[in-house]
Amino acid sequence: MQESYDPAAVERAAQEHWDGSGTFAAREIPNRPKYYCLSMFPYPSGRLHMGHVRNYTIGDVLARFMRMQGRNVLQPMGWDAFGLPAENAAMQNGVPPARWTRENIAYMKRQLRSLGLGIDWRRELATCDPEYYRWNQWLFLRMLEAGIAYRRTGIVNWDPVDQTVLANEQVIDGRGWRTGALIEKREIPMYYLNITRYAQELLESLETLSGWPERVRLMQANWIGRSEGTEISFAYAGDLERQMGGPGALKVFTTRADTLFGATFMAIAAEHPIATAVAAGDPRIAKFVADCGRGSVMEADLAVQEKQGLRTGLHVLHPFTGRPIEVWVANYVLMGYGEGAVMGVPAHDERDFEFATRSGIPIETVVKSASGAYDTVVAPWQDAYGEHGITVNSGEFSGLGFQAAVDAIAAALEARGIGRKRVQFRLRDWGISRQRYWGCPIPLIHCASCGDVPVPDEQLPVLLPEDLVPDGSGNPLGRTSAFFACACPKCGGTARRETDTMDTFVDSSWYFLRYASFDNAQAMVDERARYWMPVDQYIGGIEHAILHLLYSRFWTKVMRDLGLPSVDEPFSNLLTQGMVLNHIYSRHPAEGRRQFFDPAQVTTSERDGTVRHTATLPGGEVVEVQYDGLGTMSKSRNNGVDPQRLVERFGADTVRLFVMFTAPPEQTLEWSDEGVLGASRFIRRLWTAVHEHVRAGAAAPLDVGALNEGQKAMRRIAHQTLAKVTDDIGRRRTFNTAIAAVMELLNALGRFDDGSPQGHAVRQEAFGIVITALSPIVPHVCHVLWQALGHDRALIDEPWPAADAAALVQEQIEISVQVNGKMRARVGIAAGADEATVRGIVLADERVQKFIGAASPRKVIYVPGKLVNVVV
RNA sequence: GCCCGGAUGGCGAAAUUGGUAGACGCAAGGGACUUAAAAUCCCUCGGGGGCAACCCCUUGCCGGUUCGAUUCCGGCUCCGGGCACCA
Repeated sequence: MQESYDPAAVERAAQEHWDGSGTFAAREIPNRPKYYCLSMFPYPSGRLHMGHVRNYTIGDVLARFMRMQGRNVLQPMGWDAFGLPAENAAMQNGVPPARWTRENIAYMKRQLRSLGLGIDWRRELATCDPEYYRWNQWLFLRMLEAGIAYRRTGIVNWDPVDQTVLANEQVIDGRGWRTGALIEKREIPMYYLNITRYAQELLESLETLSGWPERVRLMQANWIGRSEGTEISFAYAGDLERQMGGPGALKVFTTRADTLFGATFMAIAAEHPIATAVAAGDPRIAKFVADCGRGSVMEADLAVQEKQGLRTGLHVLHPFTGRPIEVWVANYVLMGYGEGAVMGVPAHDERDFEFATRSGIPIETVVKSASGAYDTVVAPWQDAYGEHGITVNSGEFSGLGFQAAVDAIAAALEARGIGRKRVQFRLRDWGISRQRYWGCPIPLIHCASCGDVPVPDEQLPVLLPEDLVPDGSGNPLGRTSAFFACACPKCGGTARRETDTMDTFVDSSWYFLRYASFDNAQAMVDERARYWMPVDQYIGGIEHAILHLLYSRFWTKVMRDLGLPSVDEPFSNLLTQGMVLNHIYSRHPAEGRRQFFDPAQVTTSERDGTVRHTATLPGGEVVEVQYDGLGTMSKSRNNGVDPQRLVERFGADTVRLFVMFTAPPEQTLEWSDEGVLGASRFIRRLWTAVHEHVRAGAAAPLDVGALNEGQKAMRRIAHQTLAKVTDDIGRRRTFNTAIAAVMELLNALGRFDDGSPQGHAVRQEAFGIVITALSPIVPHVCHVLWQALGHDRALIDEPWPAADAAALVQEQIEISVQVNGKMRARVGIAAGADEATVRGIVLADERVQKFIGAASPRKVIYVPGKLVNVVV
């Protein structure tokens, strides 16, 4: 037994025990309640970062806790191994993405193992392994058969210099990140998954996800964006009819059919067929449409750009009044949503109001508030009235409330066959085609005579060649005939293989099912998935609140509907962990790019009230740097903290303790080097305290009936702590307060200097509680200290103890006393005292009397066992 | 721009269902031990007033509900996450 704490030795011993006895190898055990604990698998970027450490520690704490609570736990790990960073690294270093990725996996796996996570490593998978991605391809073909996967065109960012499609991330201020060229939008053929078919179910079953944070459910609901509205067809006026070469109608979708009589313009997207037709004969419109075709496709960019529009001079007719309404081409109308056209009602829509005011379009009020407070005609200096109200100036539909007006107008439109009520979702179908190399090949073959032919199942997987090195211009698969040259499966003629690969969100949409069927070479998933699914606890970053989680929910449902062993919802409980932030320091040299500095290397000084930050350049020159606030740790900002160095210096337990203690899991965590020292100090103090206790000799059996007041009090604290930790970890997931409670218990044990045999027995029990309670968080040191306390069985195999209710009983309790809501006194009362007794004691108290004075109590509020408020 | 969060001492935070604001820890200051340093241990530690008992103020800002608000409601400010090809 070591007298001084040696983290490396302790962690080696504990990990050797767990590995040697196969502690974390999970098996399906029919009659034990299972607990599938899953952390979002990492992208193998090269090194573990603090966000990973936080994520996997949270998962490990829960997995170990639930295991001790008697659950049959599965905690697997894998690698989200396809993606853009591998191609970027390949371009920089000339190394194929496959090699870079596999080397990173090997290194990061060693790092993960050093953290002492209770993972069943037999189930490890990497999405770049053909044994994994073959099932992406297989299921894609099933989706194609089921009509869930289909082909159509989509718009991408096009770099005209590199002749390549760019990811949104690679577009900076509308320019290509490598070429600096102005980005264009380009329409190309792509494959889509029909997630909108599932929109209603995805929305409805959010309500069943009671184990998900409310905010994530809200975000998903808003993302799916169900709105009930009316589709209205506006017939072409004569001028538009001539332009389009015949009669027709402009279709719009609106949630405000009640404002139909206030429509004073129509706005169509630049990509709308009418805009295209008009542009052919009008250079101004053509230029405007072309301008809209520049820049990135990102919605955030589109939303902040100034609302612009041009009048076409062409009209549609109001369905009830027959009045001509002018059609405008506008950059703020999205072709991808609804019909790509909207009716403009400036009086009752903020955006339309802004556009109309600037463009000199008339504003006509057709809704007034029910109270009549807002019933004048809107003038340009006023604002749009967007609330629901009573219709006015709306012909036969005047004087109706919102719903009545919508119903009546929709019915009248429907009777004439020019409109109907329908539901519109904001959610769009999922485009999965990527014009990139390092991803899962889409299993299709293009044949000049047969068209798009699916790759037959027996030819799967379509193997991705692993020796290519991308160069930034186009997809290298498209230049590799060994990959794309193939025979058509139907006619046998010369054909070309699809060179697009799948979105990496596909890979991560079902990996949790594969962990349960990890060694099955014959099927994507098998019956074992029914045992383990759904995931009982999923843990990952809040940044995945919408896309990854929504795609996974969709994919799981598709697998269910295709008859595979799957579930309705993949994740019963979700914990969204906050980001790990660190300070950012940078400077702009006179020439070249902005430089970022490692916060650990920045010196901060203060003189005359001015704070200065300085850093030393590689050449030795000391320069002033600016503080840019807190931000996520990233390589590009040079503010990452390497977990590996901390583990080597302090041990994994210290790092785990720090990340769990510093902030509750859902909150952002600000990095602090000093905090790590504090965590290390606490573990050493625990080590010393346990060894001092053990040196005092073996403890007598605890006789709870024979304890004196001091011993009872000590025992009460120990059991209160146990109850609190059990609740904090098991229910509240506030690991920080669990740790704080154990710290208090250890402090109390330090003050408890009872040398009697029963005192020693109380201490033995309390140290056992300290070590057990901390063991999910700092498992190595607790494993070893548990042995030091004289136990033979490994702590991880012990059941989680229940707090002794008898030990928690308190005879005397303290009541807080307020006078007029202000804290004035504390009084001790017997635990069972009734309200009258408590009132008597409180009102008789001289401190209370002082504040009441001559006044008589008007009201006395009593919160049993807690507080009395005397109102005078 | 839209959707979703957050803001409490010098710092990270706690206060679980509307009921003692600042637990626990970090930093700082003082002391003990030591030849010395490190380590360790003890004390102080939101602001103001008072010899003291004790009193007043304080949870981003403004307003409201309540006997009582860090907690609920309305309106802001700033920071963070997401916005469909980063993962």
